[in-house]
Amino acid sequence: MQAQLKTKQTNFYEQVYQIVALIPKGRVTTYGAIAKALGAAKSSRLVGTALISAHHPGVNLPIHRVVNRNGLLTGKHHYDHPTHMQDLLESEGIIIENNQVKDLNKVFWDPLKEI
DNA sequence: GTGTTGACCCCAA
DNA sequence: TTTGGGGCCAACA
Repeated sequence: MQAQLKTKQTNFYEQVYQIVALIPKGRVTTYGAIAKALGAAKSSRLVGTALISAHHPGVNLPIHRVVNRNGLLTGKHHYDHPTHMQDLLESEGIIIENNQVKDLNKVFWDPLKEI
């Protein structure tokens, strides 16, 4: 009776994609928040890794709305252009100051509150 | 199969 | 206050 205890692997990614897809426009969330929402706060790094997998075509997710704990755009370097992520966030009404989200407490979206 | 890295976070000095 | 180190799990070489 331990077959159902191994519910992980792709499930983790599915959860990450699900939460990221639920991020409303003009709001941002953090890797840690997503990890905690999944019950894996210690695996916050996996969230970032999952987003890299989200780059796969066919998976249209607003991953640009996900930033680190400090609101820093750590993943902008993974975009086609370093300014692409910032431009997308500013296009949604989010102000970026020095590669960092301004008023993070205001635009912060907590998945735990929604889920 | 082993070793290293990574879109991170938390704690201690 | 700032700086340094540890942990955690999965993908990549």
